[in-house]
Order: sequence, then C-alpha cells, then structure tokens
Amino acid sequence: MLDKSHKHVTCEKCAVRNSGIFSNLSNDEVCDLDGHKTCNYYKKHQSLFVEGSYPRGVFCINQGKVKIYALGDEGKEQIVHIAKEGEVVGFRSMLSGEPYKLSASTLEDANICFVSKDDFLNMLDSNTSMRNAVLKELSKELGERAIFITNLAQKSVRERLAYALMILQDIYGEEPINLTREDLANFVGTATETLIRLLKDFKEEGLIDVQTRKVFVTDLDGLIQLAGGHR
Amino acid sequence: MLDKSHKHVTCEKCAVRNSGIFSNLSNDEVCDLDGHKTCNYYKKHQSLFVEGSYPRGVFCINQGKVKIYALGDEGKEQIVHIAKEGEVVGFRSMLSGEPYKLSASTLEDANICFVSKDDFLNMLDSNTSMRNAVLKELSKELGERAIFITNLAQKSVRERLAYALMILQDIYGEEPINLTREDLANFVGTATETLIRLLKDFKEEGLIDVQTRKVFVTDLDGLIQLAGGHR
DNA sequence: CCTAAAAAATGACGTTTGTCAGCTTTCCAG
DNA sequence: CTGGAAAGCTGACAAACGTCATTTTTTAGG
Repeated sequence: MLDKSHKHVTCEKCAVRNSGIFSNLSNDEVCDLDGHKTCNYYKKHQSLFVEGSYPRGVFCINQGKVKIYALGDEGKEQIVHIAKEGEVVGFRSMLSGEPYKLSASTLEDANICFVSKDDFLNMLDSNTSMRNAVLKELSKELGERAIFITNLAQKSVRERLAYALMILQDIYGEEPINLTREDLANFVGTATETLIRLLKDFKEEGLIDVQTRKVFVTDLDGLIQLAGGHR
Repeated sequence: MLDKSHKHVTCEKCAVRNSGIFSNLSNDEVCDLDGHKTCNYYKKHQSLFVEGSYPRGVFCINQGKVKIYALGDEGKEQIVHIAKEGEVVGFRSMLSGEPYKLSASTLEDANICFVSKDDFLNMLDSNTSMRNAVLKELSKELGERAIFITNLAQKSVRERLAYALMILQDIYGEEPINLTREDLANFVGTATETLIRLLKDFKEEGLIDVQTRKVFVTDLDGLIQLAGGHR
C-alpha cells in the first residue's frame, strides 16, 4: 500500500531517478527540476489528462501504473501503452503542439509528479543529453507502435493475447499482472468475453495461473512461441 | 514520367524545399546540405532500406511515393505509412540507435536524395529549428499511429477502408490513388480478396470511381462519414 | 503485336470473433 | 459484516472475414 502522507518525493532520492528521459540530468539539474515540480498522490482510476485537451506539462511516475488510451467512436478504450514507475508521460502532444490524442489514467494508487510545460521545454532546450533521450524515446515508441499495428492487423486474438502478456510480464516484473478483464481486452484489442474465454484456455494449457484478477505468467517461453517467436 | 537523366536536384531549387523537417533550414544551411547529399533515381519497387539492417543515413523524397511497412511473421506486409514528395524517411531508427523496425520501398519511379548519418546528426545538433521540427514530426506520427491502432482494433474492414481512402486521397492529392490491390489491402490490414469485394461495393455505392488500378474518390464526405466522422 | 507473368476478380465455404442476454462472483463503502 | 454495484463468466447465435481454388483481365518485355 502506498503511503498517502508522504506526498513529496525529492527528485535526487527518487526511486526511479535513473530511468526514463530525466535520467541523464546532472545533480544540479535534478535539484533544479525538484524545485519546479509538484508532487501528487493519485487514487486508482484518476485521470491525468484527456484526449482533446491541451497539455500544460508532463507527468513523471514515481509509483504506480498508468494506462494510456484512445477512445474509439463508440467510447471503447484502446489501450496503447501501460506506463510504469520511472516513465514520463504526456510530452508527445506538447512537442507536436496538438491537443492530446490520448488519455491517461491511473490503474492503481500512484505518486506522480508534475513539471510545467515551460520548465520542461526550457530543460529540453538547454540540455543536450535530455534532448537526445527524448528523441530516442520517441523513436523507440514509434517502432513499438509499428509492431503493435502489425500484430493487430495480422495476428489472431490468441496470438495477440500471448504477445500482450509477454509485454505486461515485462512491465509488472515480479508482481502479478493486475488489470481488469476489460482493460486487458482493450489492450489486446478484442471483446471482453473473448478475452475471458482465451484466458481460461491459457490457464488450462498451463501458460498462466489466475487468481481472481491477478494473472501470473508460468510459461513465458510458451507465450513467446505462441505470440510468434521473438519480437 | 520522370526524367531519368536529370539526376541531381539542387536543394535550393528542390520542388519540395519548403516541406518536411528540412524546411526550416536557412539558405546557407541548405547549400551546405546540398554539398553533403547524393541524389538517386529509383525505379518502381526498389528498396530504400530493410527491417533489421542498420541505418546509414536518411532519405529525402524529391519525387515519387514510398511505402513504409513491417513484415509480419508469415511475410505479409503491413503498410504503416505512405510517404510522398517532401518527406524525409528513415531517421527514426537512426535516432533510437536500433536497427530498422520497418522497410521502405518505392511504389513508383522516384528521385530520392540521401544524407549520411553523420551529416544529419550534425545538422540536428547545430540547428534548433530543425531539431524542433524533428521532435514535432515524431510526436505527430506517434499520435497518428495511435489512431491507426484504435481503428484496427475497433473498426470494421469497411470503415477502415473508408478511412484509408481518406488518407490516401490526401497523399495523392489531385492524382488518382494508384496502388495494387495487395498494397491497399496491406495498408487497410485485410485480405486482398476482401479488399477487392469492398472496393466493388464502394464503387456501386458511388463513393469511388475505379479505372483498372486507379481509384478516384468521388464522394469524400461519404467516406468520412463511413469512416466514423472526422479524425 | 504477342505472350507469359502478375494482378484482379469471383464463388464457395469454414472459422474466428463479436454480440446479446442472463447468471455468478468479487469488491468495497457504509 | 453486509448489500449493492461492478466485474467476471457462460452459452447461443450470427455476421464478418479469411482461405482456397479457379477464372479473367491487365501489364510489360521482347
């Protein structure tokens, strides 16, 4: 459980100081960043930003998972990414000057810091290595999305679920994957009912273990093979 | 028809001088760029780069269309983007330091210039507005891919075809859309046969006109509506 | 102009996947 | 601890799509 009282996290001592696009900052720069950020406690299912609005800054996740999703025409969410501790989210729209194309909300209780647009852009301007990190991050994500697209277009739901579980396993690390069936379906890109049936199959085939909401990957190699080899 | 003999295009006089990420360069910088580039004539179906290899530079399209695609597990192409005159392609993998995640090849005869990795990165380092253009471009594309993903996951093939035709209409401008059925299917993310049947439907419904390979959009509003409103 | 190869088109058929409706279990606030 | 709401699950059914096999048309090189 997250300690709600301990709201302010010092950047220098942040558990995720060494990951993401801020990891290349010097100690001085991190102190500076620390002075310019605000730190907030978010409850599960709180919204960070919504599609269509304009960015005012970026969010740095200290603790907790965040889903990044688009809303389809019928209001169905398509989860494009699940961000974890150490990731900075919400800077893409800021850089493109467009309104948000995606929404973000917490999947669990979380500590998330906020850095205003001006501060962020100033840092980006003055700091070469951070700039390179941002360029790299954007490019990497672009590559990941291309794979996502190809999977959606060419693989069966079964294969996509295997692929999604591989990725989620990576994101959740030692912890079990903890998503509602609906979120999982919206990540895989299928109907909730279809997803539930497939999860049951996977369990019977010994690929995963399920404890109510929690999913444990028990046969990662099996999943990788099912998903169609490495990617 | 393209003039094959007129191989070298001077950047300053390039027809697409004012589009894409090089558009913000000063005249001096453009002259410099001109000195560092090589210009090549490509025939239809020639490859610019392939998935898995390492980038040596970027390609600036002076004339012609280029498909950017991923190869699925069964060798089926998933076209992610169709680049036209003025676009610079192939810089994402260079920035992420990874091998290409996508392949690119010409859809028609083309004039394409090449700028080496070092030259490109140097320019990126020294030129603020170009850097911002690249950041903007990457972010914009990331947004577009999110929509692509959502469409694939939630829309029917029929709706996706309408959407694809909207986009292609934009890319081809006044010219008719000129793709093989297979390429079109690989862009929409469906089987070639399904695509052919739907094209026929669209024609019967008066949305498009078809002259052998060429597709003319005759009712853009109808397509937009079919695709599910504006995007 | 002709011919082989590539692309386009069509029909038949099976399967995957989505939808709808109803039921059960789990979660959580009071 | 408890009751209502949310999430999870199951079955029946239909439609959308993919696959395969075959024919027709178009393209491009000699």
